[in-house]
Amino acid sequence: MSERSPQKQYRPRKAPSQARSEETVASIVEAAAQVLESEGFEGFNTNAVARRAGVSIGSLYQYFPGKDALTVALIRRETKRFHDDMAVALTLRSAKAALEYLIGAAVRQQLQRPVLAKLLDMEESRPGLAGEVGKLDLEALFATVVQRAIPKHTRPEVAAGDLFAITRGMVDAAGQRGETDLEDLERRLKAALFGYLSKAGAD
Amino acid sequence: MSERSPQKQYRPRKAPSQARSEETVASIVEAAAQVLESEGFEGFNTNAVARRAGVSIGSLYQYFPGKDALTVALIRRETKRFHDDMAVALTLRSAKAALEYLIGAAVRQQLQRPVLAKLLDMEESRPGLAGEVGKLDLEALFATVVQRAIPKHTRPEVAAGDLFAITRGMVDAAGQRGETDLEDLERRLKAALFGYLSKAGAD
Amino acid sequence: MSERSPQKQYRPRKAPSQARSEETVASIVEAAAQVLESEGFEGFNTNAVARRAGVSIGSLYQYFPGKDALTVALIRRETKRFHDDMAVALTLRSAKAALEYLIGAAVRQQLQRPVLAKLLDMEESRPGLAGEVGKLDLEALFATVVQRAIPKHTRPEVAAGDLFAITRGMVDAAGQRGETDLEDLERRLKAALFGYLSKAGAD
Amino acid sequence: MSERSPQKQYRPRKAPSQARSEETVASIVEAAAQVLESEGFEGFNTNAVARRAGVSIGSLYQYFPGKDALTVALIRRETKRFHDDMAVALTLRSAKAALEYLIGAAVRQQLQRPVLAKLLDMEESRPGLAGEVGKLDLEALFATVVQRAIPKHTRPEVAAGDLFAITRGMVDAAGQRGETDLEDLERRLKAALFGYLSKAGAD
DNA sequence: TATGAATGAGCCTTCATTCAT
DNA sequence: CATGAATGAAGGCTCATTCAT
Repeated sequence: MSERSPQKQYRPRKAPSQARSEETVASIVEAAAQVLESEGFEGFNTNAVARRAGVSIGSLYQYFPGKDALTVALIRRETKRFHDDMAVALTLRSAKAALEYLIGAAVRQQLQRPVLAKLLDMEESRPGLAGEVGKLDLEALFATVVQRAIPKHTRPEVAAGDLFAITRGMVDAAGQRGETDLEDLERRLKAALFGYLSKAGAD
Repeated sequence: MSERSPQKQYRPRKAPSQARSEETVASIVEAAAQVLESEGFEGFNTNAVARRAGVSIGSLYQYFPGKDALTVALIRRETKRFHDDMAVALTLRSAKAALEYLIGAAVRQQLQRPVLAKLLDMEESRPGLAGEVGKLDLEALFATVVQRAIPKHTRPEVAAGDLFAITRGMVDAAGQRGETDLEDLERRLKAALFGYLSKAGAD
Repeated sequence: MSERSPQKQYRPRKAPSQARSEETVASIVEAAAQVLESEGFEGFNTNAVARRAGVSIGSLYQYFPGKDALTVALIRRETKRFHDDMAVALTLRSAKAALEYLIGAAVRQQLQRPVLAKLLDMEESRPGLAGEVGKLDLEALFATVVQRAIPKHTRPEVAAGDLFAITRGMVDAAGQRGETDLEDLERRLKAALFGYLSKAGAD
Repeated sequence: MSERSPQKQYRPRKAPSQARSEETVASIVEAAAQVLESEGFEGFNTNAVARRAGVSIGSLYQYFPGKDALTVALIRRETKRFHDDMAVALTLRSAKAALEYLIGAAVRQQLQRPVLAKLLDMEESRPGLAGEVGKLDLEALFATVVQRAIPKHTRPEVAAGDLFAITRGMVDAAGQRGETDLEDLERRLKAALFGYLSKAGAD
C-alpha cells in the first residue's frame, strides 16, 4: 500500500497513558533527531531510528502510525522547545526587552542544533505535512510580542511575519556557515530587525 | 581502471552538439522543474521526469549521468536566470540604484516560480551537492554590488551575507504564503535591507 | 559518517541467530546454486534467486548485502565442502595415500555438480571478488599434503601449484564433457600427477 | 526484444566483400579484444567496443547481428591465431618435436594476452555459445599431433583430451599468477605432459 | 551505408510497513 | 505489548538494440 491515504493520522497512535510508554515515545523522537542530525535526510529511515532508539521497528509502529507521524512529532518537539523559550518574553514588562529576548531565543534555538533546525525547516514545508505542525503557533507568539513593541505600526501582522522571516533567514544562514559567535549574530540580527522597524514602521 | 570513481559527475554527460539534443536536454530540465513543482520532493524521480519530458528513461541518462546531475542542472538553470538579471545591476552608475535593482531582481525571481525556488534552495544545501552549484556566484555578485553601496562599512562581506540571507528569508516566506503583490514585497524588502545597513553600517 | 564505504561487504549481513533465519539463508544459497546451474551467468540475478528460494527479494537483501556477497557465500559453501573432504587426507599416515585421497576428493567434488563447479571457478577469478573467497585455503591445504609427499622436491610450492592446476584442468574438462566414470578419471588424474612428479621431481 | 531467438546468427551479417569492410570488421574485433582486456567482463559492452573501434554503434550492428556474434568472432580470431601456430607442428618430421612445438605454442598463446585468453575460455563455455566456436578444432589438431607421438597408446583421443586439459589448466594458472618466465613454464608443462604419457601410456 | 539519439526491458537495491510468534 | 523476519512496491541506472536522418 503505497497510496498515502488522506485520512492518515499524524498523531501518536495512543495517548501514552503510562510512564513507560511516554519514555519510549520520547526516546524514539530523540533517536529520530539524532539520526537526522548525523545521517541527514538520506539516512533518516524508520529502521535506523528504531535501532538508534534501542527499540524494535514493531514498537516504533506501535507508537507512530507511520514515518510522517514521527517526523511531525519531532517537529512538534523542536517547535515546543522554541515556543517555551519564546514564551518567556511574554513575562517581560518592557516591550523592547521582550523583543530582544525573542531574538535571543531564536539565535539560541538555531545554534543549539543547527543541522536539525535546518532539516526541520525543510520537512516542515513538505506539502503533505503542511499545517499539521505548529509553525503558525510560533508566528503567532512572535506576532504577539512584536505587536506590543510596535503599537502604532500599520499592518502589524505583516511586520511580524517579515521579522520572523528575517530572523529565520539570518539564523539559518548562520547555522549553514557554521557560525558560533552567538553575540555577534545577535547584534546583527537586532540591527536587521530594528532597522526594518525603523524604516517600515510608519508607512 | 573500471572502478567507477565515487565522485559522481554532475556535469551533463555529453555536450549536446546537435539542435535535436539541445532541445531534449532543455525539455528534460523543464520537466524536472515541473515535476518538482507539482509533486514535490517525494515525486521527484528520474522516471517521472522522463515521462513528463516525453522521453525515455534511457535518454535522460544519456544526457545526465545521474539524478543529482539533473538536479544540479536545474539549479544552474534557475541560478543563471537570477544571475543574469542581477548582473544588470552592475551596469548601473548609482550604487543605490544598483542595490535597488538587485532587490527587484530577487523579488521577481522568487515570485515567478515560488515553489520551485524554495525547493531548490533546499536541494542546494544537500551535503552531496554542496559547492557543485553556483550558489556562491550569486552571493559573490550580490557582495560586489553591496560593497559598492557601502564602501565605509566594516566587514562588508559579512554585511553582504546578511543582506543575502534577509532577502532570501523574506522572499521565500512571501512565496510560501502565496503573496503576489510584487511592489509591496519590494518595499518591505528595501525597508529591511536599508534598515539593516542604517543600523549595522558603522559598527 | 553516512558515506557508504566503496568496499562493499561480502559477509552475510546478519548472523542468522534463529533457526528460522538459518534455514532461509541456506535456502537462498541453494537457490543461487540452482539458478546458476540451470540458467548460467546470464540468468543469475538476485530476483531469480529470491524467487527460486521462495522468499522475497527483501529477505535476500536482509541476509546478503549485495549480489556479490551471495556469490561469495555460494563459493564458500562449495569450497568448504571440498575443503572438508580434502582435510581427511591430513589424517592419513602415508603421504602417498594422502595424495591419492586428495585426488579422489577433487574428482568427487567436481563430478557432483560439474556445471556449478565450473561456473564458480570462473566467478572466483573475477577481479572484484579476488581474495575474498577461500580459494587460497584450498591451494594451501593441497600444498601441505603435496609437500609431505615430495620432501626432496626443489620448489615444492611451485609443484603444488602445478598439481593443483593440472587437477583443476582435467577435472573441469571432464565435467564439461559430461564424464561420469569416476574411477577412470581418477586413474588418469593419478597418471598425470604422479607423472608430473616423476619428471619434475628432481630438477 | 530480450527473448533470444534460437535462430540467432553468429556469423557476420555480410561477407565483407570489400577491403574497406574487412578492415572495419577487423578493427571492431580488435577493439572488442582490447575492451575485454582492459575493462573485463563488466565493461565489455557493444557501445564501448564501437567507441574504441572508432565506429558508430550502428556500424557495429551492420557487421555483427548482435553482441554474441561479436564475441564469437573474437573467439574465432584468437582460436585461429592459436590454430595457425599449432599447425606448424604438423610440418615437423619428428613426432616428439611436433608435440614439443605444440607445447610451446600453447605457452606462447597464453602468455601473449593472458587476460584475454582467460576471459575467452570463460565465454567459450557459455551455454548459448557452445559449439558455435571452433574449440573442437583445436582439440582435433592437438589430437592429431598427439596420436602421431603415441601410436601404441590405447584410447588416444582420451589421452589427447587430457593433455589438452592439462595444458590449459597449467597455462591458465600461470597467466592468472602473472608468470612471465616462458621457459620455466614450458619445462614444467613438458614434465606434466610427458609424465602423463609415461604413466598412462600403456594401460 | 554510416551515424548516434532514442528506446525500454530488466537488473540491483532500499525502506516503509505488516504480522506471525 | 514487543519483536524482527518478511514483504514488495518503487526507484536508480545500464546496455543491447533499433531507426530516422
